[in-house]
Amino acid sequence: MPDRADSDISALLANGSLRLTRPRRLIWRHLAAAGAHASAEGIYQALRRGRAPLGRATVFRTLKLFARLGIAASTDAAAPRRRFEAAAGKAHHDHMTCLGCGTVVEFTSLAIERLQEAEARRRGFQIVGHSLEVTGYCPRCVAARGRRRP
Amino acid sequence: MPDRADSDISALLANGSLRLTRPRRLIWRHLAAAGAHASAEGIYQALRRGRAPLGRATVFRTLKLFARLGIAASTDAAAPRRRFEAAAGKAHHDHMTCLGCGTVVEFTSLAIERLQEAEARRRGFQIVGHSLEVTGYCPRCVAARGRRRP
DNA sequence: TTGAATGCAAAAGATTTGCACCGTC
DNA sequence: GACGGTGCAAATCTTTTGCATTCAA
Repeated sequence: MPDRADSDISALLANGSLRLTRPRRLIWRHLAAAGAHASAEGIYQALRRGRAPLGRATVFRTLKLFARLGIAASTDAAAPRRRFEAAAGKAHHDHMTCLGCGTVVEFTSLAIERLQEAEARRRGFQIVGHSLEVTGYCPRCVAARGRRRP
Repeated sequence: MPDRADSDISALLANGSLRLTRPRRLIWRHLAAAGAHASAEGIYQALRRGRAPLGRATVFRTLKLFARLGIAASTDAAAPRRRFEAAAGKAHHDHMTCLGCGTVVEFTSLAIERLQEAEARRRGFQIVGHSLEVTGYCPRCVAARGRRRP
């Protein structure tokens, strides 16, 4: 399993002027093993006491890098602050955020909304609101990436 | 329009020992008008120069209150910090977060995933990852609320 | 070798809290 | 009039940045 994980990351890093360092390897493995619940602080705490003490700043920088490379995704990629919405009624829109240029495209899907409701109902969960953030690359950045690395 | 908004909020606040104050009314209206893009800081900046100067702390406290009451929802309700996940392959799970007790229920929906992809494809958007956070009340808290406030 | 990456500590940004005063019920 | 809410400022928590040092390529 370290094998595949390493090849994943090294293949991506090797494509630029980026370097495959020990902290990056450690953080990547941790991320791959941790599922969706990894926070910068959590990773830092988990790794600092190992035999490879590493800095908090490195964890933040590395996670951000991974997100930019597209090998990791973060909750709420676009917003530095928390956002709120009135939950009473009102049609709601979801977001696609470009990891390359930061563009946010809004969209709505009644079908997705209905499926959410179905999932919630199945669990006796009463929905108040939801936030769907799709991260990826917009057409322009997809093209740019294709050109940059053939 | 102020009518309906006010009745929404006063009905909810009246249910406890909570009071309907000017800042709360203002924040609620702003929230209702702003769609999903309202941040605490944004609301503060928008309202501070009106004829009802209000404190930053009040905005934060009020938004938190609204979320607890279920009349507003926030992105990433559960997590104070940003969370990351490895995006390479790996089935991904979504979250339902209870505004009452903080419980997080994970779920996956292939159908929702497919719809996201369809929406993305339609826009030439290349998906890297996504984060779907449904907020609401779990069965236990729904029951508790029915009985009266938690 | 050499520029990229790291670690530390300081800075910046976001949110919470303590406390005296104010306003709704 | 009582008690919850507000505002301010200080405290806390999260994330970013400057800079000298270290290290992968």
